[in-house]
Amino acid sequence: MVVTLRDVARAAGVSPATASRALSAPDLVAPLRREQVQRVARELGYRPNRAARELITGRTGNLCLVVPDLENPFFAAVAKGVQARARTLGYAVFVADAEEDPRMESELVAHLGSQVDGAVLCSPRMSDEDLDHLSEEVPLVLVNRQHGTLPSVVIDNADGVRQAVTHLHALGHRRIAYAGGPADSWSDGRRRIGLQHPSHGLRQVEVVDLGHFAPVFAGGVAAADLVAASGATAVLAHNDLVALGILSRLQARGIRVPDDVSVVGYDDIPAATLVSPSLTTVTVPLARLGREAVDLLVSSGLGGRRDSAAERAIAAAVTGRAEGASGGMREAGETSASGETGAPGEASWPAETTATGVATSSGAASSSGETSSSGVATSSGATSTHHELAVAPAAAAGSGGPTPAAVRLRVELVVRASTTTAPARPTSESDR
Amino acid sequence: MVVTLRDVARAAGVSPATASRALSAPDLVAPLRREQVQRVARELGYRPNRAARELITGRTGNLCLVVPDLENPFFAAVAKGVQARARTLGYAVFVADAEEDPRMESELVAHLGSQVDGAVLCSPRMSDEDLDHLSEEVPLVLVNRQHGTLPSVVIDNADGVRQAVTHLHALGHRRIAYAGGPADSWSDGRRRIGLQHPSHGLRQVEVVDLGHFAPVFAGGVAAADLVAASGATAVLAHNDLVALGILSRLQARGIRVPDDVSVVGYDDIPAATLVSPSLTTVTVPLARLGREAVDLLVSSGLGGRRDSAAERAIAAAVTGRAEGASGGMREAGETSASGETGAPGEASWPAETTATGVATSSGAASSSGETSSSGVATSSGATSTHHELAVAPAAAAGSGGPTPAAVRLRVELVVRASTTTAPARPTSESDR
DNA sequence: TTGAAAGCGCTAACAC
DNA sequence: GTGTTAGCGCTTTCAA
Repeated sequence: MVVTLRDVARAAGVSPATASRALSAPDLVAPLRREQVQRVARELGYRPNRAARELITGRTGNLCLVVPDLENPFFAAVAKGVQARARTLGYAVFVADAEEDPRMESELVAHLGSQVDGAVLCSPRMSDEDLDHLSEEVPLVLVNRQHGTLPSVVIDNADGVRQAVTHLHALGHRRIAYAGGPADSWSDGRRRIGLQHPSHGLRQVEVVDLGHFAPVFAGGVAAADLVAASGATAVLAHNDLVALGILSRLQARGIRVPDDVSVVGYDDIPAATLVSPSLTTVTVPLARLGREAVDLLVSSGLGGRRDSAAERAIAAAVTGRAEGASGGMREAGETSASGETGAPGEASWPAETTATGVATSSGAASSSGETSSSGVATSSGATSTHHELAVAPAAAAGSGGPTPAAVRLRVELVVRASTTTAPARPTSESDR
Repeated sequence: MVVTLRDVARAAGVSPATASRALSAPDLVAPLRREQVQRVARELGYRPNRAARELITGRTGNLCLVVPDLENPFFAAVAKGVQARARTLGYAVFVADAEEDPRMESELVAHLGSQVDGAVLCSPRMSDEDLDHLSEEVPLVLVNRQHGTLPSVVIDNADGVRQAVTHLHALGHRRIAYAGGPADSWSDGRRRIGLQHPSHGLRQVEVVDLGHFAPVFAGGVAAADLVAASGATAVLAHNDLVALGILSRLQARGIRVPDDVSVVGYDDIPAATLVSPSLTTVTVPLARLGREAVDLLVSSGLGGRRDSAAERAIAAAVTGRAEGASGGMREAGETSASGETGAPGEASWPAETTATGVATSSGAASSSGETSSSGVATSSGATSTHHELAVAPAAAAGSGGPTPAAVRLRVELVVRASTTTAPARPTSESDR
């Protein structure tokens, strides 16, 4: 019924070993036999049995991705990025939804870990201990969180906040409310730090901490009333969903946005442009987060014993990468369905990254053998405060070298209709 | 390093065979030895090797889900439902994003099919032929599409359209535009049929077919101008994303919604309530689509040779189901992140379904061995036109019987702010 | 009820 | 370069 390698070998008049090599390591077989075997395999409709292969090689060819909530546009976008990149590298990916439950995160990783070569944990809320524990079971890459020497892909949280505050400051706002995310959210912690260390002469800006809110629409609705009561003329939300909730509630109460209160979000999810006024927010290269995570995972040596031909091809594809967001991060007016301008076709990767969407790949101290870290030279003179990574600022070429264990992606404020000049007040002219 | 079954057997003083049985088929081992083995296994931290098991049993314990676009809230919600149900049944699920490409759908299924026990195809756009072909490789369940005797979970497309049109008619609208989905969308075809066969005395309603549009925001933007030019006082969109696009463009052009034009969507994605005016739409039990799909897949005999204890437990869990949406389909004001009120805890399933969110499970002719089909008695006197399934209307109890091969879920119009009475025109009083 | 033995399909040493 | 051999870890006949 099912065609096995033996069948192919027999039909081709070679030994199973040769048949195996002809298909898995073609270089080791004489051209004639090789093609003979491959042809026979094709004709017979041979499909290798992955279980058998996995049993002996120890590699599964699978990855897994754990997210807190698939329905959250942020994670959906990251998942897309992970998907796309994994597929081009020949990996299938298990996706698991942890339902915002840190314990379920651990369980899922523990359960799936045994059948994957590596796992991407997106915005994990689990404890550092669980992270440590799990990292011994399966290669891990963290997205939107850092811990110890675990490889991770993060965004420049502090800089995003800085840009938002700078923007609001320029508009004359002097009292800004912050509607934070969950208390156990790593990124929220980072953003708070960014808030406490504003650059330049922004000391005049007073930040009102509204507390922690669920990172969803309802959380924003709850925050809105505190915004109104705070006397702030602008509010920075933990993410777009919260900002949307604030927007909605504020408008329902007759408070005009942006005339009375300016609102800034974070992430730039598709819905940010669907509402009116459209949301000023910090654009995050969501799909890119996912792609980088996969690259990091794959390049930091996955499970298994040996580097087969396929694996070498993968390694080459990864190391040789120099992705640039072709055509910008996200086109204005783009809907949720058209997605990121990912790069399924490897041909279309520009060697040089564009100004928009450039990643600041910084080599961090890695616990693994590789001590010499390489990265990409930072372009565009961002004077952002880089608090989050104790990185060696060394920069090198973008190809050939070992992939850094930590990647931080740049973010960028996009100004839309939800922010405008601060409402006229007695206190003006206190600039600079 | 890694604990194998042999190790457990040795440590427990039994043969590998007994150790295997003690863990996989406890009934076959004397209680004393059984617990002895289980204890030792626990102490040693034994983790069964799934590849080895799969190699011999032929079962993987995995499912896969293919969707056109993970970032589309519709599919994200379905994915969540699939996730949740699969997990309670002990399955891990590969999720693949086909990027709206029918060919990629086929490829993904073909590729993943070899390493799963079954696949859920959500709104597949691939050809019937591909469907037939793939169904021979791996057990398939279709969501939002039907073909031949393949098991499927669909919604009552025609009835949703009927409800929408009835609603608009009651509001005095007599000329209604329809902004359709992709030409190769199965559900769009169904909805068009529903449009052509309006029930009752709605013959007075004139439907203007605007054509086919991409099922995303941009598609709606494109459709909006046609709406304006059509002279229609209301428009029904293929889905919410399209409706949102229409809304946006209409407003940008100064056409008031709902005062000048009423807009109705389909699906009730979270974003439907984020915009203003909030969207009148047809609520679809999204997560439930996913859950039912998994149940159907699992109950219709997956790959493998034998029904192990675990499999029997799964079968029991599935057959005994009688899900009801606890507390309604979706609470007003709910955000995208809180998700559906799924049922991870099996304890909380009411035996009787509530009026809201009841499924119309109809037994369809199945090609597999089971000829006697059973379903759930239809409650609530919906006089909808059931064109889409040539079903035997027989209904029976909701537990114990074989699961029907096709499930159709009820949909329900939710009226929000985007629809109102038709603008005053000379022609009135032409009702009924 | 338990154990011995035989593979599931494939790859990787090791010889030739 | 190619074949032979020996398993990977587990389940499952078949005897006992």
